[in-house]
Amino acid sequence: MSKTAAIAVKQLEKAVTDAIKKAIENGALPQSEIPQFIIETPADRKNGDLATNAAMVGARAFKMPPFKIAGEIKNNLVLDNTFFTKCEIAGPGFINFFFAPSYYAGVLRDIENEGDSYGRSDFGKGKKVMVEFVSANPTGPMHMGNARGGALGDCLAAVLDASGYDVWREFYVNDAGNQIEKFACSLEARYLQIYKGDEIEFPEDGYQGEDITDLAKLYADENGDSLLKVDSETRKKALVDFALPKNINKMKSDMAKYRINYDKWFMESELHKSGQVQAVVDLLKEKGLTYEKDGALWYKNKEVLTNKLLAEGKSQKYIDNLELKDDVLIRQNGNPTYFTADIAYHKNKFDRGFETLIDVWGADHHGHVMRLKGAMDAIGYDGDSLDVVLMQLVKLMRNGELVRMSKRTGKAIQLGDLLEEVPVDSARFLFNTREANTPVDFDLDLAVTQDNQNPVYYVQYAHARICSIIKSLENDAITARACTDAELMMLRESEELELINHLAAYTDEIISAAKDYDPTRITRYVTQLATLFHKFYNACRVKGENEGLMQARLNLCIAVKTVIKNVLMMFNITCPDKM
RNA sequence: CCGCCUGUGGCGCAGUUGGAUAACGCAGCAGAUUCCGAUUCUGAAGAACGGGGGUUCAAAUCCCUUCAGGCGGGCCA
Repeated sequence: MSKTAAIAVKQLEKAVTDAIKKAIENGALPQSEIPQFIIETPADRKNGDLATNAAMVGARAFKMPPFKIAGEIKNNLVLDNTFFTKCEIAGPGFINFFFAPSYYAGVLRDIENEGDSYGRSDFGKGKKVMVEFVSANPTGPMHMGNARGGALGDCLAAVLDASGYDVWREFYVNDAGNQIEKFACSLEARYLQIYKGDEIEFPEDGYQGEDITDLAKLYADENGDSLLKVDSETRKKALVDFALPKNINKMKSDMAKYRINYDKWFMESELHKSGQVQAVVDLLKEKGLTYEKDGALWYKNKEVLTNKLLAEGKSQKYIDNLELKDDVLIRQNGNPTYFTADIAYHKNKFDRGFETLIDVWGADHHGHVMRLKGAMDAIGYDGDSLDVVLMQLVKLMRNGELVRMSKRTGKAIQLGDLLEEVPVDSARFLFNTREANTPVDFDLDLAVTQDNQNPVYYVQYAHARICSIIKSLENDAITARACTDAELMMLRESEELELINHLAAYTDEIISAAKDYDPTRITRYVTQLATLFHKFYNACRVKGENEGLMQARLNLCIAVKTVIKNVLMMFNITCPDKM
């Protein structure tokens, strides 16, 4: 909330507390502790601008009906020198408060003073947070799920940043391990097929996408058949060394196009090379959490999680039902599993000083969450400082029909394709209209439309409209100037006040989004802001009113413009002055 | 079988640390618009929150149960 709004809430807390104390002193209420009440914004503005449930939560303590308690509080309430004019008792015992004109003027002043930084707060107190998102496999092109993860992760990071966290964006590149081996075998088969045709069998679990064939062809075009003569290992290495950087660069350029700037692209191979993976294995061994079986090294996941869940108060039956299993750390063939590398990676993150780790994952990985957190606990870190945002699937729709995407057929809709078809503004905004945990049907037709059906367009339009209004007034030699409090207090139409209230809520909205790891509330917020602005402009005249009121309204327009712009800039969405 | 997620007007979706007449958009109906750019606004109609049971002064929100859909339960990631 704006500074003014924050002050208003504090004033109210104090006033209500004082009133209760006073009522106890003069005997209107029985002796008791002051109940824990809250100050909230009622859903319906008819119920005041702020309200408290103090009377209701006090019902038990005071052994009186809420309505009566509310009456006593009201009788002893002093609102002099606050941002409030009056209060009313309503419903089951709510006490509703109404803002004074000075409040609204204060909000507009806050926005004017803070400008670009209006909305930012120090809620996060500079705490170091890492948001790791997308982290697609470099074995093939990125898909729609990555598109959603990108928009969600980047905007989540933005919201945390605006809330005063020290945010770091990271992409984990799985450039090692099993899937790279699969990648290598796939490339090798495609390469050999160029020269030997179909007598070369393609590995059953290989990557079937056209991109693999293309990469093999590209290698052949540039380097010929020299790899026919060398042994398989050498051949695969040459192909991977050729193809992998190409894929990684493509991911980097796609992300850049998508306006996502990572602080770091972290290579999994570094973890292996530097011995960090081995170190984690050794650490787990030391803790007695491993054993050997069937030639593999296992991690006692079941034991760790059972203890953790029991400590959390889960029943033995619940735990039994989960059928927890142990996990392999080192395969029979001597290679560490993805899980092992992941433990090492998250340990590395903590060791770099991040206090909170946020991972954005596809929901199909949810089975991995608990065991990774458990493993972090097991090696002496706080698993609860690792938060995983799970993201449901994206379905691509065109003309109301599902657009199939399948990596296998090679005809998949890729992130690159999407960005060619859909404006980045649209993609970033639309993917942030649905919470991570709900499946999305991404409407391609909607995403490319340039009309009010497309929310990003609607919001941008509101901003452009304000710019246009300002310009039009300038043509009439009217320029915005700072207003006096008295002038700002001339704003008292309901459309004006509602609009200002919404402006005042911006900072809090960002903080809530940060707390919930849910940037999607901000797109809703700004859409609502655009609507409220249109309503205001429809109901109130700017030009032609007396000078003071005109200036006050012009100032209101500018405040709205500031906030819309701040939202769009925060999300890296363009904010055109005219459209 | 077990676990996680989802289920709100014709459609799309908010609201879920319990609270006051369940919010909004779209399509549809009826209107408005002497400041900018009709890519705007207003009004009426439409859901009792998948079903059932329970806790509570108060439940879309919590508990139990049931139905439907998605995902998961690899020496895949």
